[in-house]
Amino acid sequence: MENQDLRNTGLKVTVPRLKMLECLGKAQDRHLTAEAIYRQLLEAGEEIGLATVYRALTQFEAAGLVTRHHFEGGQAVFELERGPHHDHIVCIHCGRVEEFYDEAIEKRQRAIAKKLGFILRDHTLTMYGECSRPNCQGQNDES
Amino acid sequence: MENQDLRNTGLKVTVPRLKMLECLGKAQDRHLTAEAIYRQLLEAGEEIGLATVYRALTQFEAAGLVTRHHFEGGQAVFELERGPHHDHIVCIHCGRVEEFYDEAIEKRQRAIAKKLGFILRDHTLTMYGECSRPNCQGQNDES
DNA sequence: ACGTTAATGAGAATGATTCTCATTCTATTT
DNA sequence: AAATAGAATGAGAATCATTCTCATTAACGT
Ligand SMILES: [Mn+2]
Ligand SMILES: [Mn+2]
Ligand SMILES: [Zn+2]
Ligand SMILES: [Zn+2]
Repeated sequence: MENQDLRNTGLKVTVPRLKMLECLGKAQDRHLTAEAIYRQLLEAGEEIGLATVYRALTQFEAAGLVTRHHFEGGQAVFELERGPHHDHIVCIHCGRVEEFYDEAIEKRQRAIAKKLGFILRDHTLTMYGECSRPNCQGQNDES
Repeated sequence: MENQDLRNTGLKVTVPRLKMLECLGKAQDRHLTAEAIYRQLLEAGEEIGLATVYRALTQFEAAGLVTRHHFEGGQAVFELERGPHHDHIVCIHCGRVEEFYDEAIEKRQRAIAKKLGFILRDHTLTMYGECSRPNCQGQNDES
């Protein structure tokens, strides 16, 4: 379980960290902001500080347990690192996030980086659009 | 010139706005932070406030004169909107930015969005890597 | 040149994230 | 199991980019 994941990183196994991983693991929405995690733990009766959440997330990221994404709109979102790399499409109305992986795109990226003389280390591909939910399609933008 | 661009947006033609467009237009590096623009204008002896720079950039963006990018690292960068859409690759060592456009990638994105039931409105693709400059390749990361 | 109205700049305010530091835990050693 | 050393925690201050407020100034149709 999470217990082992933590131990392997060299980080100490503490209640706040375990609860955070648990929270990230069982969330319906796999992509959570630091505050969302913080609030959920508070509501679950845990005693935790927002500083701890941010600090731990950064450590998890460094350890490869978690990935940080900067979608539009201020807050970063974090997701538990399961399975392989993927990219995202985000609904500009409801915030829904879907994941995808496309080998053709990945391949083209490698080719382009090489052609430009770069050693590719990372990339970020995020699409934004209107998802298929009833209130999301064909909205007029003015909020 | 910039004069006309501004008039077309409905924005008034003012000294700060003209200077900003001029600055964005003649910069060797096409991708500038708000502060970079602010500093350059100050150094050129212009009297301008940082608030004005941010405000005008947001207006330029809304008018389609300028594009805002959120690369890694806090500050947004802005670039004058010439030519057609393109994506970016950024050197993680020296910050150099190269641009590219790949129809195959664009096409796959449209197909993926459709398959997932999204109406695609926008996207962001940024690669990060080590560029070909002497001090950028094969660096050890610890800063 | 005048008047209306938008634009400006200084500084305060905001929001996300990080830092500081005194206190509390973990894990390891007696 | 008690003792220890060092890491982790939480509250609140601090930071950083960006936006807001508001009194003053500038743009431009008349
Ligand atoms: Mn994901
Ligand atoms: Mn560009
Ligand atoms: Zn939606
Ligand atoms: Zn470089």
